[in-house]
Amino acid sequence: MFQPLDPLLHSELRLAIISLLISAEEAEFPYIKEQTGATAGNLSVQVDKLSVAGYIEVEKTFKGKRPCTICRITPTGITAFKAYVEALKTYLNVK
Amino acid sequence: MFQPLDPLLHSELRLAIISLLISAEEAEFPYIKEQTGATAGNLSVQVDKLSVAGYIEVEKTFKGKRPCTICRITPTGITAFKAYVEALKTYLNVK
DNA sequence: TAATTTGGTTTATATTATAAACTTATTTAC
DNA sequence: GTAAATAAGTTTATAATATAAACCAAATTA
Repeated sequence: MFQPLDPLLHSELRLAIISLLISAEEAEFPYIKEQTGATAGNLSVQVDKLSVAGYIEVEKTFKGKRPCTICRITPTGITAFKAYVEALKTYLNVK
Repeated sequence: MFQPLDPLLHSELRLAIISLLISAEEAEFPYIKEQTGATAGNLSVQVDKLSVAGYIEVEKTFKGKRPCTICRITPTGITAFKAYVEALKTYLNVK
C-alpha cells in the first residue's frame, strides 16, 4: 500500500539540497544556502548527513584565498531520490 | 524557489492517514491502522494532531457494544493536502 | 589596527515521531 | 462463572531530529 519513505530524504532541507543537486550536478555551499534559505548551521549539519550517507560528495577547496565547499550528487543519491519520489507517489494518489 | 512544506502533513504516518481519507472519505481506526501498519499508539497521537488542526474530524461512536472511532477528512484537510502536493512539486523537479 | 564580512562548524535546545505501557470493556475458553 | 485473551484505544516515556544560536578562523574593508 504505502511505501516507506527514506527518512534521510523526508526532510524539508535535505530534500531541497538533493533537489538542487539533481538539477545542478554541482553547487557551492553559499549558493545552496541562498537557494534554500537555510541558516549556515542547519545547512552544514544536513550536508554532512547526506555526505555520510553517500548521497552527495563534498569537496573542500579554495576559491582564491577563501574556503569553498562544493557539493555534488552521487549515483547513490540519484537512486535514492528516484526511489523516494516513487514511494511518495503511493501517498499522493498519483497513478 | 522551494515552497515550505506544511509540517503537519510532512510526516509519513499523517500523510498516509490523509491520503487514505482523501480516497475513502471515511475510515475506521482499525482499518487505518491495518492499512498504514502503524501501532495503535502512534496512530492515536497522529489522528489527534490532525483532528486538533481541523484537517480531519473524528466521530466516536459504537459498533454494537464496542467503541468505534470513525475519521473523515474536512474541507480544510483537502485544501491543505492539495497545497502540500503543490509545494512538494517544487522539490521533485516536476513541471 | 579595529571592525566587519565570509565561510563555515559545533553545540545546545526544542520539537517530533514512535512505541511501550496502560486502561476499559467484551468475548471466548475452560 | 470466572479466568484468559482480544479489541479498541489513550497516555506517557524515550529516542531521534531539525533547527538555530554560539562560536571560530581567516580575509577584507574602514
